[in-house]
Amino acid sequence: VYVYNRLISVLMEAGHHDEAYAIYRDMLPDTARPDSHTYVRLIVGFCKAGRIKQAQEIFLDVRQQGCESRGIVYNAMIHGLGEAGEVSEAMKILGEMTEKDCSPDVWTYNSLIHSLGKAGQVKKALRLLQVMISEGCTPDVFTYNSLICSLGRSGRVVEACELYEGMIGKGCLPDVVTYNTLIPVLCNAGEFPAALNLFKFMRSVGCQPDVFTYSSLVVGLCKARRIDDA
RNA sequence: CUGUUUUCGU
Repeated sequence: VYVYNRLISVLMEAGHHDEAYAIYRDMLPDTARPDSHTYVRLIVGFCKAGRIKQAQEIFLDVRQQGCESRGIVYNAMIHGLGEAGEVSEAMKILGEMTEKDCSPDVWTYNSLIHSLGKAGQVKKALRLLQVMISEGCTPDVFTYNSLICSLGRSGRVVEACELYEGMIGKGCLPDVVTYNTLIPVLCNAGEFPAALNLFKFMRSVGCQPDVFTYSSLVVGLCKARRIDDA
């Protein structure tokens, strides 16, 4: 199986999707039964290539044959659908997971929250945050970053900041991505003192700014014609 | 390093 999977990975990455698929078709149930690695590679690869239908076909095999670590394969399919803008299809799979007692995990929810936000359905994304919490799944820094980003994009600056405070309150440490997400949001809202404060703050807590941090500040300040500050 | 999630303006 390992050799097959490695081969499929290489072919997929080189863009030889159909060859990879043929290899997958050659895998025999008793000698080299496809496992979660096989399925994830194929599904992710076909989704990235924009061939969602093909990915869904492979996903059908997982539904029928089953495999270990099904959850990861489900997550991969959910992510692929979400990226393709098929959020409602992705949500259906979430329902299917609970039915087939394959518990959604933090990756599942994070993917969906991200896709919903990207599709402009921030309200649903926030609702899903409540669902995940009520299901006993603890949101992590990915969850919060993603939601802060969606809130910021839709101009809900105050809520974005509140969620930032909220994550700290819940003991989830912001990372460089959190700051990189929030700083441009503040800049776009004209809140330069707050943006610069946040920049100072991240450094004071030992979070190293990276190229995204600096460029978002420079771009933000330039847009406001504060070239000297930039 | 055989696998899934967050920040990136055509």
